[in-house]
Amino acid sequence: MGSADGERVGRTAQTSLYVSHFHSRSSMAWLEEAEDWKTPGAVFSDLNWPGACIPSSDKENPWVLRKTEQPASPPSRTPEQRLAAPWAAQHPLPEAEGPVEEHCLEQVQTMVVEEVLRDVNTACKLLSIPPDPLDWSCVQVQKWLLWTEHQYRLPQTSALFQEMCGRDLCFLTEADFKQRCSQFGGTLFAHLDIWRSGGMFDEAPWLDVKSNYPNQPIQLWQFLRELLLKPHSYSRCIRWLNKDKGIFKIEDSAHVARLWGIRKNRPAMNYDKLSRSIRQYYKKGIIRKPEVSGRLIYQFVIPV
DNA sequence: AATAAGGATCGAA
DNA sequence: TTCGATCCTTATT
Repeated sequence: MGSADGERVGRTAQTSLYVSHFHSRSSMAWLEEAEDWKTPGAVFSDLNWPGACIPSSDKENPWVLRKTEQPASPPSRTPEQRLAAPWAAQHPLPEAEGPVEEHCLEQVQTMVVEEVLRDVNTACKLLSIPPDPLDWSCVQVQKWLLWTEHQYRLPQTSALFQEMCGRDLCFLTEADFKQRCSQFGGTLFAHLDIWRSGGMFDEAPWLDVKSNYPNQPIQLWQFLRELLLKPHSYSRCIRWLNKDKGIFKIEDSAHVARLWGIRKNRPAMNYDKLSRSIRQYYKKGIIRKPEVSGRLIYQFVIPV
């Protein structure tokens, strides 16, 4: 398919970040050191953070337990599909010094990915932000920035991303990040990249993130997937009939077409034209009509 | 009238 | 060249 340079760059940046993260085990250390972390806003009190909302729990916190370090948690807790991340399988570590066995490398990457994803999860709970950066509000973007700055000892850059919601942030390229905050922009971009890819582990196999990058214009099938993955917002106009098989139904063709037109800045878009584009996918093997078909019902083709 | 399928043409990247 | 966007004809429901 498309050979996106930005994609490869992003993946590489991810990998190197995973490794650096792996080497600095206690990424939550700065929080653990904060004694009054359970007091809402205490940890971030020095940040003048208006939206600081740290969930206080009477029970033990998962990341506090991590302090005892996971007893060699076997990868059995994660299904094999989680390890089938294409970027993890395809890209060797350029930073890896010395000859390392490939299967060993895979194991390391697996552990690193699991570790990072756990941290992302706990960060979500702690910051009260959704896992998908596309869903972030302006305030949540600021939360994430402050969090990342603290966690990785980056200089304060949040002011450079004022007034930006998650979608805005995701549409920035790596160059944009570097332009805004020089040498740390790339790091920040890579961290965002990790969050952006986090969602894939819960998705069906045909929901490939590899084309989920903002650099190139979004494609129709990606857009449809986006809507489908946000049922809270769009289930009234498009929804799954069978998520496992990738079968979905457009409930409000005019509305979906309007959304597509807005996204592509094509005010004259309608379902007639949108559906023509969908039909183009038949030949490409991206979308098809399911066996038990019907009006406004389509199916994502599961890639081999 | 709304949808489905697909040909033809054109433009942007 | 690819990925639609636009327009159009024919057929189905």
